[in-house]
Amino acid sequence: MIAGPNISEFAALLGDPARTSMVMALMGGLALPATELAFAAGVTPQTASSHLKKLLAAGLIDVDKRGRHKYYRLANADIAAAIEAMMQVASNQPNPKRRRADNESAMRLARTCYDHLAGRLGVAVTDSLAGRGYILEEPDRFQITRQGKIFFTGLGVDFEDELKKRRKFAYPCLDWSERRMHMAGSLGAAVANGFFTRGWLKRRAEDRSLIITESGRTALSKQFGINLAV
Amino acid sequence: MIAGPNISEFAALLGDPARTSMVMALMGGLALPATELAFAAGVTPQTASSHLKKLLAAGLIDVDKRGRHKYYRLANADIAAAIEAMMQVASNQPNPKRRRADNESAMRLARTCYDHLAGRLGVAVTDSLAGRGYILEEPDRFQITRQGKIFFTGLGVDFEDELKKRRKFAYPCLDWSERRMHMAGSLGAAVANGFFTRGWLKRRAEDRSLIITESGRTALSKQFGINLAV
DNA sequence: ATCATACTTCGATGATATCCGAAGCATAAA
DNA sequence: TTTATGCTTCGGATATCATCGAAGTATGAT
Repeated sequence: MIAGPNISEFAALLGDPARTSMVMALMGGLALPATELAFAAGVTPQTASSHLKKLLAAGLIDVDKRGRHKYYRLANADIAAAIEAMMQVASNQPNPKRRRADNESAMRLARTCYDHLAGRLGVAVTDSLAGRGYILEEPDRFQITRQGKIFFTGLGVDFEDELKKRRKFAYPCLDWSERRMHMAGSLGAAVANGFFTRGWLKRRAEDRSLIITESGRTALSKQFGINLAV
Repeated sequence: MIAGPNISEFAALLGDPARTSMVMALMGGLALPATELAFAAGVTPQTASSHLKKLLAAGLIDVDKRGRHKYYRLANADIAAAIEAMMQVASNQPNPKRRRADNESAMRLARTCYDHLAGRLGVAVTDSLAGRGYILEEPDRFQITRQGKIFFTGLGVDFEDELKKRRKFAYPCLDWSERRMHMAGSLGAAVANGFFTRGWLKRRAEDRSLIITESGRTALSKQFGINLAV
């Protein structure tokens, strides 16, 4: 038996699609909480927990515990380099469903960040909402103006209902591709949800990038003054 | 779900120890028959056949049918590079299962990586070529100087012919044992080939470590200023 | 104090992959 | 033609693993 360093243990970890998705989500270099990684992988938190435990035990990822959150990140650059090399192989295989560049530009254009909008679209929507005086950005949260309350209610947000939940309502989230703030929290999720139910956006199956439909393009332009170049 | 290129499919293939052993056996660049790969992996021919079929379908290996034998080899250099990168990760992991300490020192001294030289020898040769002004290391490739062109032509490299091939000509490959760059690509392969045909190097049968012959030792010292301690 | 959130452990289930014996096919040697 | 060799397919036993529901711990918010 020829035994290099035990490559197969490392490879087996990345052989599971759920774990691959998690690690890919961490390739940007940001530390992400377990729930978001679960969402990225399309599995329940229990399953994600089991996967993260294995990745952690193998030393592929590290964790920072901050309050009740655990932020996971890639353990070192060698791991990222190995994954890049594997992507190189995979992208040259006879099964190139989608080029990485395409995917990446799509991701930068519009994507979900857990449950709210991110990318250029997320920033643009947040800017537009602020420009129209619906929200006011503060260091830790967005304040919703009276006009904003009317507007969001019209969008289908139930303020009474939302405020019952203990979740943070509307707070700024830093975008890795835009390096700008966009709106997260339950209001951000509600906005994203409103966009989905109106058919303005569709999820791409394979990643977090989003498709802006024709009606979405029209509505964004008319109602928000947003015109995103493709 | 975040899906890079089908990295997990590739990883899953290498996640099985039997397949890993086979691929590692092919890392030396030689084409090997199925039975030998079965032996290397410690499985029966039936099992090996099934594994080889999968590796073949995924495009990781190619096959030459010669009589009743089938000779398998790695499909391309990208695959070897990815495996090297994975070995880099694995060798830094806290996994002290050193089963092959004896072979490992030989591997560290001189070995082939798919089709070019690696280990201390590979790094030393690359350093020597750079020190003599034959090649210039850039982030993504080695540039060949005018003097280098003359030198490599003398070594038997046909530049016109090589450049016709689609393969990358000369690029830096990170070595898992030395953590230094060495020269890969078709030029790296040509150099290794020149060393073999001159009788400076011999392949060891059981792995991809190399024996430096007496004439090789002399030639390396005189022509490249390389003196590797055993 | 009370509730919500973030994450974990445990247990059961179902899906999948490895593995080898038996048998078959193809080529080469006798 | 007969026999041996290299390799493959088939079938079924076994083992492993991902997955999620249920239930638990810990932290934070109110």
